[in-house]
Amino acid sequence: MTAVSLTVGRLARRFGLSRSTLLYYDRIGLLRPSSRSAANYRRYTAEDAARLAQVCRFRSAGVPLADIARIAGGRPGDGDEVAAVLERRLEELNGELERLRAQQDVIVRLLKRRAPGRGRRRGLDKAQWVALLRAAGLDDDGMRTWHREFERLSPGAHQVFLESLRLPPREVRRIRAWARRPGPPPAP
Amino acid sequence: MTAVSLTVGRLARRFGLSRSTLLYYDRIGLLRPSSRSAANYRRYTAEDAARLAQVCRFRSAGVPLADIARIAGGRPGDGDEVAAVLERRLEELNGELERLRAQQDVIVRLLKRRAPGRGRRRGLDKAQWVALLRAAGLDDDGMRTWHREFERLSPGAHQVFLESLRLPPREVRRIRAWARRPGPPPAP
DNA sequence: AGTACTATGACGTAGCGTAATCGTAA
DNA sequence: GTTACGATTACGCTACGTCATAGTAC
Repeated sequence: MTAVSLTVGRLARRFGLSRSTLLYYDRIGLLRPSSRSAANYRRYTAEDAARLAQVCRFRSAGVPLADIARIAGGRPGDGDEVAAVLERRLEELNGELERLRAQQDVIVRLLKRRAPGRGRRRGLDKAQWVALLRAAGLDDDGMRTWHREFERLSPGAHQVFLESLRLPPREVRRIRAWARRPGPPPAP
Repeated sequence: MTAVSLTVGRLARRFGLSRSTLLYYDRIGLLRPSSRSAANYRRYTAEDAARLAQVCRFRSAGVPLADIARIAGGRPGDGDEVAAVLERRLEELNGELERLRAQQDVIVRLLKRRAPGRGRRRGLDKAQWVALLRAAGLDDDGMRTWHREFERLSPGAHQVFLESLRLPPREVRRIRAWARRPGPPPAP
């Protein structure tokens, strides 16, 4: 076991990060080098690199550095906290995705208002969809199940999808309300 | 025409904003009150309020304040710049959405590694969908046309739709790339 | 006279990037 | 001796939120 030790620049390049990122991680205590050289250079060991790998994994999931600091490299007993943090981030992501999709909707509407009647687009409309699904044997219950799933999974996308069928806003609202209404999903 | 004029707090409440937001907009020059009272209070006129309404519309689309400052309330001749900003934001949104979905993938994989084989969900899967559509007479060209339209019209909804079929992320990406690839849509 | 407003200013947020000015290694 | 690294410090970014302190309206 030779004492492999890396300087900041090397470690940064190895992980595709910038030097200042590692300096920052050092400052906030997320990743401190195990030791310093005689000239006060940071020396990162293989263990440091392993920890950094973990950090990068979580960071690529968008977990805030403060949370990563708590869950990375801790004792192996705290798997629950890791899962909790990940699930929390997952919920947050759903919220962010919905907000961004709402922004998409706003932009599309604004652009439509400025360039009216410009698009002559193909695409299936509601009648075609329904015809397709009915011909394929999907009944009312099946369609309601699909709308419920879509609405539960991602209300914003459901909205966009319905609009893509060129339904009037009232109809869109009606369908979404219908999909949200409680009631037992049809038994198979 | 009575000289209607609002103070910061009133204007803020009227638009569902916070007072400090308006103070900030004043500081950066985005929305300056037309005048001040004798006691140096900000006095917002109806025109100011109209400008704020525009600002809010663009902000709800996620347009950065610096861009809003350039395009809001300008002479009506610069409709092109408005459209350009909105389209740029639209592209940015697609990028952000993709990043967030990638983060979702990472989290799902991390969680799966920790708690394997736990979920069992209902809903139509890809095979069922394809069977449905084929039985209804939709051929390969028709399906590609549909994916292309869906992708062009609303990438977010397309993504969510594909995910609702429980496709693995790679497959989702493959299909979306395929839908984005140029090429003549099949002639009818 | 009390309280609900208003003013300005400074500082904080997340996650680094970008100098500026040094010392060190090969 | 050059230049490619290293060190530290400080300031910048977005779009505000949060005090702190002081004046004003009702």
